[in-house]
Amino acid sequence: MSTIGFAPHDHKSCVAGTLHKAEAHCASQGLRLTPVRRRSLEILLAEHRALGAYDLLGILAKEGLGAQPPVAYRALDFLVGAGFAHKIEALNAYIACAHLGTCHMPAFLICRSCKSVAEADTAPAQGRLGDAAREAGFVIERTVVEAEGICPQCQDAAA
Amino acid sequence: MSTIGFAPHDHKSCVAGTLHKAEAHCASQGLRLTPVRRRSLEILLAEHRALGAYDLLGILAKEGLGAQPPVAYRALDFLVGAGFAHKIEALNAYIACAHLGTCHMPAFLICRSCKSVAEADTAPAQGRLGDAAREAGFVIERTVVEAEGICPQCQDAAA
DNA sequence: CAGGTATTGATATGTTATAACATTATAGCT
DNA sequence: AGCTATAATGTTATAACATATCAATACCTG
Repeated sequence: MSTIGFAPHDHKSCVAGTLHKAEAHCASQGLRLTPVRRRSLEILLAEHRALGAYDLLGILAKEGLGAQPPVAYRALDFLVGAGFAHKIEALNAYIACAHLGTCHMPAFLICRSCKSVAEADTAPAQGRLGDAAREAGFVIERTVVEAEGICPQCQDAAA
Repeated sequence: MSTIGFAPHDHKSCVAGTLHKAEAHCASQGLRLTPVRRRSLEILLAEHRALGAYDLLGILAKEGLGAQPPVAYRALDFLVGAGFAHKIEALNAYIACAHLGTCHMPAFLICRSCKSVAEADTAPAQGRLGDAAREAGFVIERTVVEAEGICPQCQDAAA
């Protein structure tokens, strides 16, 4: 159960590697990683934290890739649909998927202090939530699992 | 593990009983269940589904209890803070707590067809998410656990 | 290259949420 | 009762998040 996000790592290769995987996935699935979409994914990967749609839009706009909200929302819809990014509902913000290819039904740990977000690959729908759903006869299609709290770094900083 | 929400029940007494419990809780905690707050809770309880802040505001406004957004948001903040209501992040909407007094860290089952919401009293932070957090050294303060899917009634209706 | 589908461009608007500051009510104290 | 600190409400304005709509263009495929 790896929890990517609160540990230092080789960020440059993490970005490049994920972009490469995304390209391969698009090629194999007949999806089109257009310039705006590609650049949006790149930005989310580079930031490595949850970004609001308008934050993304601001960056895209500076680069001449579109200046209206639909540009950002369309790119984000595509990335989320393709599994390259996730929406953090508790923040109304978006983050690149940290486990491209493996993780669906992700769970997030959100630091309220530094705003960093870690993606855990637990499968909550198979745990107690799944039990409760089965018992009630409810069929789960999508889960939102987000925990807000304090990350290790911020705990140390406060101590 | 009761999952209130997808079963018929005596709704009138459920509303009255919960209001009564809320009053008692406020009295014992020195909280003030003012007219707007009380009425907001009543409305959420009566609707028995997630209501947007502006839905609530519309009802309050018709009754002369305030016409501006902050009125609704303040009432909702109070109710959420007191544990009388929860925010459903996936819907940006609010629902009365179905287990007043017992449930913190609730989990929700949201039907995308009929929009009904059931509240399960599983304790997700103690499950796999808690394991992942502990492993990462993350301290959880609040959890958002929501599953979207199809409730039993809507499955039957579709069959 | 014609025709359908996906994508982008652009304008406008809808929805959700909060900042800021003035005013009024309440509770506790003397 | 009168004073004072705090909590709650009234009000205006605006910030932040998201989508509908329609026109124009790019792209695949037969």
